Amino acid sequence: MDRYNFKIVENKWQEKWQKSKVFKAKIDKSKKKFYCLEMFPYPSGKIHMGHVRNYTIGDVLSRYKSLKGFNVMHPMGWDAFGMPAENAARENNLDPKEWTNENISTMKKQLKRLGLSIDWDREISTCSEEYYKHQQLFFLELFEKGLVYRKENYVNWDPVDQTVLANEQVIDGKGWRSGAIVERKKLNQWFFNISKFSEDLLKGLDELEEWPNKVKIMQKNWIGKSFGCEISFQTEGELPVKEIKCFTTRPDTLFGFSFLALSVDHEISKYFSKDKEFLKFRDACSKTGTTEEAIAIGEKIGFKTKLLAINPLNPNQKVPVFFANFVLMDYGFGAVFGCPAHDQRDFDFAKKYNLQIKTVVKPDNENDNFEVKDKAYSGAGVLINSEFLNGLKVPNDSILKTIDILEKKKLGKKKVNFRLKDWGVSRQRYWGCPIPIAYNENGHVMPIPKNQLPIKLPENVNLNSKGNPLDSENEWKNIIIDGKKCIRETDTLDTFVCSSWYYLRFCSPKEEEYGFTQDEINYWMPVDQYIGGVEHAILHLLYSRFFIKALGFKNNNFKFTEPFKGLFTQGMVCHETYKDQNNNWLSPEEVELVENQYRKKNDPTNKVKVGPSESMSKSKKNVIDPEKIIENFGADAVRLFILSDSPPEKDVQWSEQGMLASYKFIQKLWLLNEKVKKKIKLDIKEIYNNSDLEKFTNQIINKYTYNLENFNYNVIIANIYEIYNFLNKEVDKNINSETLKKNYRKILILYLPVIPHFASECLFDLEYDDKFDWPKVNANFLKEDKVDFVIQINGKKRAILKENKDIDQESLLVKIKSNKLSEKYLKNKSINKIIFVKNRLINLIINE
RNA sequence: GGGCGAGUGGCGGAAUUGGUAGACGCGUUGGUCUUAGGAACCAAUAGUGCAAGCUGUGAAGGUUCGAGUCCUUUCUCGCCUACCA
Repeated sequence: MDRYNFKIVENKWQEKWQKSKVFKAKIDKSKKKFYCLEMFPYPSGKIHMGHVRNYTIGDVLSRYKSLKGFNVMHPMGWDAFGMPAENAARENNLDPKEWTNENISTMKKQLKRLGLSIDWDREISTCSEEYYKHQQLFFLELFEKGLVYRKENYVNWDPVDQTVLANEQVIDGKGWRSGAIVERKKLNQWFFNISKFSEDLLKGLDELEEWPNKVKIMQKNWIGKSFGCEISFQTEGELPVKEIKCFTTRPDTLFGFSFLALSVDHEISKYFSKDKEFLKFRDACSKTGTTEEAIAIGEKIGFKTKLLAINPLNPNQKVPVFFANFVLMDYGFGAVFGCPAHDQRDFDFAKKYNLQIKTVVKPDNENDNFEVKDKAYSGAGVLINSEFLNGLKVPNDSILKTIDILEKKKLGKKKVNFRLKDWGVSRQRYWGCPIPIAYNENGHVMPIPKNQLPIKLPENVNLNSKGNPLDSENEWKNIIIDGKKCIRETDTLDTFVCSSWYYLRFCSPKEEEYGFTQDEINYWMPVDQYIGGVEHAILHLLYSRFFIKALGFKNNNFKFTEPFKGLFTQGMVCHETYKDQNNNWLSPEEVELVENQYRKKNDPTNKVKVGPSESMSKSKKNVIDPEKIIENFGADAVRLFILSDSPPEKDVQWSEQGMLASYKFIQKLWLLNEKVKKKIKLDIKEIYNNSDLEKFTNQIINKYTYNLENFNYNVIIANIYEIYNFLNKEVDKNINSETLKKNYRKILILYLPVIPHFASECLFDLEYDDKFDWPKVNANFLKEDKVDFVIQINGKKRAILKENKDIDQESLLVKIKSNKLSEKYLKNKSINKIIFVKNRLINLIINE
């Protein structure tokens, strides 16, 4: 028999699918919709294994839901703006647009080769005018709603990329892309007022039942809601400062107050702008504040001012005011009230500067003389040494009661504080969406009239100019609005803006007037299943959620409040790492295994050091190119393997042996298919021995469907192997041909989501048809007449008896007593207790 | 420092509700066929014992007739986050 030729078969079906547009999604209100979306790729050049895994998972789901009768939309697009294009273009003297579009066409071909069930008619690219013109309109709309504003503030400046980074893009004080140490710089920036929705974004998490808890917790922490109190501390001293505001979650510890600490950026710092000692201190802060070691050591340093702050609950107490490196300007009011006894950070600071450490909370099991010694005590207990607050239960009573008192005395008020900051969207780059704003000669903001959109990016710009290339595009920059000379905003939008609404665009990809139509988004949205990497757990997902709230703000037409109903975060694809004797990274292709010894190919004396398996990355050279693998083994085999070895939410190890095994398995399935076909042709009429097959088929449909619904994709692959193992033996028996055909057809449909080309080919062979429904379980065949009963004696398994289903305890006991078991374990013993679980087990408790 | 998650054979991993631990695959071992095989097929494969059996899901306790699964303590690893007042 011929071997299975995946090249011919896969090509045939891919062409067929393309021609017949089977994956084209149309609104059909009579059917339940299912919107399946994977995070769209950045067109960096070629697809990598992470894409293969991501899109295979989504494809399995999409195909399964279609077979289940859902009206599925499964689109694909390109997150096409961004710095790599600009950098690559500069290095190779190209146009970023050309570079991007070439990459898109390469990657699109590669994705098609995987046999994905994508509606390519909905393809979008964020760098196309047709896309970003709508984004510019959204910007103006949000501007009108007051959700976009401009302010000057300190920004994270990446000196290598010459651009501003969002807080989230600064990792350990370094730029997330360049790795350069981030500097502080004051700039005028555009902001989205995401913090306005802090409460909504937090509450909305509760309704996201199909999101991983982990991601919800991450977002919750990021939004960082805390309940406390705003206190105005009166001050005394040589400066014209009368009061300082602080936010605290622990107003109840006010009697333990021993210092007040300010951020070096606090407005009071303006009185120190000529103080050399202060400036030196501020420098030291900005240097130590960001490095990893500094944070790890956590050394606290301060600069003492001559100001004194007065304790609002005890006006006789006056404590020093410091500037301190650990106080952040963008949280609370940039000022902290210090209570060393009950906050470790304050404790460290007080120790260093010899400040008073007064205990005001004692744990419940201590007496009133309790004193904090080596470590701050931040636990629960009772207030002490706090005059009229003494005896209050910490934390709940004490905090509420203290706030009450402060409010009555007009010294403070209840306050909820959020950690979430507004989203700075300005980027000093060329390859992004232009911001539809201009400035007149007085520097006033002039929104570009909507009828002048889109603002197209100028072409043929000089990318080698320093900073933002758009700054030097004078012709593009200078425009006339209402007959007046204006200058365009040259910043472009953060690319996270593009990805915050692309899922809406897929609903109306060709709509010209607006980014989408109400009708279409209200049919397709929300995305039923969103699939992607956990690295986007905070930024992208939070921004997208914000976008829905912002677009829906003062607009009641949206029938949904969250963009992504279900979220699945898949793990990474890993591979061992290799280094040669000179410590150079080697790719798997450069390494061979000879007699249990890894060595460099063509260089047998060069032993290779095998490192741990890590996520595939170009820098460590542990990458496997999907294109070559698909060419060697076929799309189906790759899909099979990428799902088989680990649960999809966990990391998976790429294994050459595993890949080969999947390839061979497809061959085996093909041989089995030939065998089954032959058997069916024999036209056997006998009814002999069919129930096993029917039983098995129904049981496996049951299991398989359960596993599919629960994302146990590695287990469905195991189920496919089980099917093979069973059927390969079963088919040798004398099976009624009709029965065989009927059941085999159901089984092939089970294969369709995972190995669609192979399964389509076999099904077509069997039926000359390509319309299928997901097989239903016939419960009659799930019924077993015999069941394996576990016989336990004193809780230990002693035997398994095959007995009639639904047998009762008494009858089972009779069976056991007539069994040799009885002789061995029950002779001369009395049974004290019997635990009987129907159709499962019986446990006999006897005297030893 | 805080949060989350995970520890099951040589390896990746199964085990819907507490009810036969180790499905399925890789690897390994033995065999068949082959000029040969990194091919195919058959068989074995948690440990220990000739065997009946005993021991086994990171460790120690607990609840239960019964625990990989629930509770407490603890160890190890991974991921995220970080001076958030």
